[in-house]
Parts: sequence; structure tokens; C-alpha cells
Amino acid sequence: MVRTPCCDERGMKKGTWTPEEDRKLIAYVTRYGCWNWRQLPKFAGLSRCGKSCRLRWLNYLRPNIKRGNYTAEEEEIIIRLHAKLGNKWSAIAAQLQGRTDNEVKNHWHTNLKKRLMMNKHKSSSVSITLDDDHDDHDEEIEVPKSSDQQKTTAAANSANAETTVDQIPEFDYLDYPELWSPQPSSSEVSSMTSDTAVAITAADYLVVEDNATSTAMESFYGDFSDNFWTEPFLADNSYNPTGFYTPFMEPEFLFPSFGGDFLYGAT
DNA sequence: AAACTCGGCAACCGCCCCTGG
DNA sequence: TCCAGGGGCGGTTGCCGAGTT
Repeated sequence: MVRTPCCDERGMKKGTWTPEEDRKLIAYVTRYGCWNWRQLPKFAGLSRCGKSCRLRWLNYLRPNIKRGNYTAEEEEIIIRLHAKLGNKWSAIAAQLQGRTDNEVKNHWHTNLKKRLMMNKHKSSSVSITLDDDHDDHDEEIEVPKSSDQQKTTAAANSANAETTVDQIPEFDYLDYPELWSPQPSSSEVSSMTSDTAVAITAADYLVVEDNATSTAMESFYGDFSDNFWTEPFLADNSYNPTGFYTPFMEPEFLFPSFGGDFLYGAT
């Protein structure tokens, strides 16, 4: 949430992001994409480390981020997948459209975890046994075996002896719905920035006049000044007064040391 | 009304893996 | 094969606001 701004020894700003920094990051990423997170802040005019920019974008500024309360369905998915995968927040978040791993993780630690613990105590009459059958629940949600997933699994393996994703947990919450279901979820408050797919590319933003996209973006970036999308980007020396932006049109700006050859190939 | 406590969550940190030279 | 750079992930921190005393 809010952190007192400070600077590290290299002059990189830390702490809370200001609206102006958000504007710069959004403007740069939506126009040029995230070609290199480490170099990005330099070209975007930000005194932030690349990791901070990446995190800010992925967890907060990126469109299609779903904010607000979790629905019962989402919570069920989280509980189910956590029982299966453990603390693989990125894998869990991948199953929840619009949710970030950070948000899922926070929600787990601040809400679901406690709820499970409390309900577990309340329903002490339930005899919990380790049942080999809990894999039955896992078929409803397909966990992608992407490279990331495999990486995560590998990391888990290295960290925790021989454990694998398929070697499920000691206790499957889903075998005991009474432990987690009683708490109603206020799904009404939940909102999403857009109904479109999660996968976003820089090109998706370039023609912001496009009806639905424009509307979604306006609602999403409503906190910024109204002329955000029509104002030239501060660090942009190639503002096109027509309002139409072409991706990667200024290689010199993006890659000053390469003179543009980096993208288009040396001639 | 003031002081205190606690929960929520944005953000940071450090480690690991992947990729390219 | 080794090494360095970059990205991704999970754990943790710490501030603010709401609730409580």
C-alpha cells in the first residue's frame, strides 16, 4: 500500500509509486512494450529499478487486473489449488483471470488461511484423515504444465526434497468443505477492468479510440487526468499530433546505443 | 477524543532458473 | 561448460486505515 518514499544508495527511488511515475510507466509500456525491464526505467524517465517497474506494472497498472473482493468461486479455486500445489501463487493466479500472484498470496495470508484455521478448530468433530482419493477433485481445474510451471516444480523439488506437484498435500481442504465454505463472499464488490483476455501486447493499446478498449482503458485509468491518452508522453520526443502511435517507430529512442539497427537489422 | 491494536496489501528482497554469448 | 544478465517467484516487510479500548 503506502510506503515512505526513500532512495537507495544508487539514487533509485523506492517506496510508494506516485501518480506521475505510474503515468510514465503506463505510457512507456503501453507504447513500447516491456522489451527490457532493467533498461526500461532509464528510457521511461523513471528513477526506479527494473524489478520495481515490472512489479508495479504486473501487479497494479496492467489492464485486466481484477480488484476488489473475491468471489466464492475464486476462493474455492484458490483453496483447491493451494491444496494441490502449495504456495505456487503464480500457478494459482494463472487460473484466476485478472488476479495477480501477489494479490492471491495476500488474500491467502490475510483471509483464507485464517478462515481455514478457525473453521478447522470449530469443526473439530470432523475426523481428518489422509485420504488418497483427494485427487478426484483435481480434474476440474487443469493446471498448465508450462515451462514456468515446470520451473516452479523444479524449484519446489530442490527446496523440498522429493516432493512433486502430484504428490499432494497432507490434507486436502476440499474433502472438508465445512472448513471453508461457511464464510460468504461478497462477490458483488468484485470488479474487473475489462472482460477481454488477459494476454496483452503493446499493440493492444495503440489504437485507443477503439470502442470497447477505449472505454475499458478510460475506466481503468480514470484516476489519471482526463487528457492522459491525448497528452504527449514526457519522455517522448516523437509525439505524433495525430494521436496515432506506431509501435517501435523510434528505435533511436529505444536503443540509442544501437542506432536502430538492433531492431531492424544492420544495413 | 486520544491511544492503541490489528488487518490489508503494496512493495521490497533474495534466490533460482533460463538464455545467450 | 562456464558465466553473466535478465526475468520470475515466493517470502517478508512496513505503512496506513479501521476498529477497539
